[in-house]
Amino acid sequence: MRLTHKQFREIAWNHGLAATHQRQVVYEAVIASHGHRSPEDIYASVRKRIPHISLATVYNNIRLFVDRGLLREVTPHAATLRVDGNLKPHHHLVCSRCKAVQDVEADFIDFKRLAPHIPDGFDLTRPVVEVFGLCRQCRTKTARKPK
Amino acid sequence: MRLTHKQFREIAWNHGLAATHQRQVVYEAVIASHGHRSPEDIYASVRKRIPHISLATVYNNIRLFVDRGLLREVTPHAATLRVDGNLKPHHHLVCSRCKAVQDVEADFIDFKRLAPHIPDGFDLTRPVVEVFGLCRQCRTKTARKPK
DNA sequence: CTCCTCTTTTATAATAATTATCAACCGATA
DNA sequence: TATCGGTTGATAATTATTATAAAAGAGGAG
Ligand SMILES: [Mn+2]
Ligand SMILES: [Mn+2]
Ligand SMILES: [Zn+2]
Ligand SMILES: [Zn+2]
Repeated sequence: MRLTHKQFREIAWNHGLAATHQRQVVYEAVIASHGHRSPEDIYASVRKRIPHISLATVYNNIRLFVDRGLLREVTPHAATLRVDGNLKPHHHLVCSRCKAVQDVEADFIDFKRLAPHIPDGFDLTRPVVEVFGLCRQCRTKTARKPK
Repeated sequence: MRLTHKQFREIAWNHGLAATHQRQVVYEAVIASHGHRSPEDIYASVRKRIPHISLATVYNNIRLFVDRGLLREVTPHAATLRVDGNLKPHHHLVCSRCKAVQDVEADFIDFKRLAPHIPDGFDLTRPVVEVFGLCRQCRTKTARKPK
């Protein structure tokens, strides 16, 4: 989706960001895709319009956009592998800030409402769900960084 | 949790794995922790019992255990950042094998059943949920690798 | 137990994603 | 025009993970 520079300036301004050309093109590339894209992927799109843009600029701006709430992060876990020795089916509660994971034993999925929205062929025989929120520590404004 | 070598051999055997000492100690370290641990973290525990173990061995065995179903992966997303330009609250359906993400618009969380299990202080005011399963392509045995 | 074969382990190098550094640049303003 | 603070971009650094290949170990046959 293309925006006028005025439109983008409005959006950026509302989030406390200067409206640079690079920023606008990165933002448009994400919005236009209607998908769930990676920085490399966005970089590829953006280069069609700004061939000499730096990959670092794409990363910088994506990170800024996520931090300021213009974009949502689709991979909100810890960045590194975590494993669980508990094989009993259970769900997880994940803190969006510090990434801590807790078990949730409850059975809280309403399959009657979920089923009609599952695409044909998708296998949900043993569904595992993660619910994201903010843990108590992180809810306070002086929250510490993830370990 | 400690196991006799015989007990571990039984477990490993059932999953088609040879029962080496390193494997047993790595496995015990994960199970004993009752948590959601990283390879580095597990490595630190294991070194207390096998000081000269290689980090690669820890990684190798964790990966094997996950592949063979002795452990569950807590971070089943694509390993790299993905962003979403759609800020309308919505949930995601994630393929555990190829990591593809699709939107789910349905409202399928039964808060009555979930609420009693949420720890005190956890902020769920705008809950975002991810449901994991297998997409149609990946459900077939000849599924291709993630892009 | 001994020998054999195949697997696993280990040290190390390689790869890949992301972040840090910092000089050059830009646009607004005095 | 000179200045100033934020931004960009080339590049180096960092971090997590995987690949490589030689040495050690596991398990099975005899
Ligand atoms: Mn768990
Ligand atoms: Mn989405
Ligand atoms: Zn937290
Ligand atoms: Zn899939």
